[in-house]
Amino acid sequence: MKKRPSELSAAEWELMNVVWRTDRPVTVRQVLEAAYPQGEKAYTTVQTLMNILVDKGFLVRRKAGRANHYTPSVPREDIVGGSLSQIAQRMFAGSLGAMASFLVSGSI
Amino acid sequence: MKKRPSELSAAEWELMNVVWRTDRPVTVRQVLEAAYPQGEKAYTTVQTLMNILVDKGFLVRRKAGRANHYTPSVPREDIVGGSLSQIAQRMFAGSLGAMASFLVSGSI
DNA sequence: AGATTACTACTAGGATATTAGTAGAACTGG
DNA sequence: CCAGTTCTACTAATATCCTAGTAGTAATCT
Repeated sequence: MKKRPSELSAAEWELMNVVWRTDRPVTVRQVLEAAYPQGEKAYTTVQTLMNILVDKGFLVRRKAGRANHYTPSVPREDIVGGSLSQIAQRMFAGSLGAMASFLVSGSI
Repeated sequence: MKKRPSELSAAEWELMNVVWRTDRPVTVRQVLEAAYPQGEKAYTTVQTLMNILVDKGFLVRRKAGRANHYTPSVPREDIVGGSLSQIAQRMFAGSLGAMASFLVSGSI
């Protein structure tokens, strides 16, 4: 239960997206099946990631019967906003406007 | 000289920004002084990162006299575009439009 | 009850990131 | 020429990421 730093990795985004989308406490099993319906990841892999997300403060875990239920502790918009701010910092010297312009400019 | 995978970390962005901005072959010393004028990082730290950027294919290194000169091997717009695409993948199911909308919506 | 199933907690190992130290070569000032 | 400087190459340590295995425990099935 160490305090880990606080950004979402690619794999963590994938899980968090499921949790936010579900909008109701979810189990590891549910997230696994929603995110990797073809069994692309092991149950324990998802479990480990969910626990890391709890450590990082993005999820709250609550015992519900024998299983654990997880709920987001921060709304998606806040995380998206914070992440985009950091990315704009790196790529556009902090300018969100410049980033938006780039996106609509058709350079991609 | 191993082949490393191909995304820019936060520290690497900082250095690449200097290199792109300079628009002329640069030395480790020049990047160090431009990026960390207060000596926030060691010379060898920047050197190591520049070498990693060469390994990753983002920079080209050429001996120039006794020192090495580094030049970008990919235009900044390409890297920015590719990175933003990946980020949109994670956050907005791949929709660049959704990402742009979020940026201009004032949610940040 | 004994076997199977479904969880959890704990542990692990390889890859990447970040920071920096050390040794050695080569140039530069007296 | 020797001392100091400046650069390179190499090495290293710590942290994080990503993936998954194993052991234990609780419920369920026959």
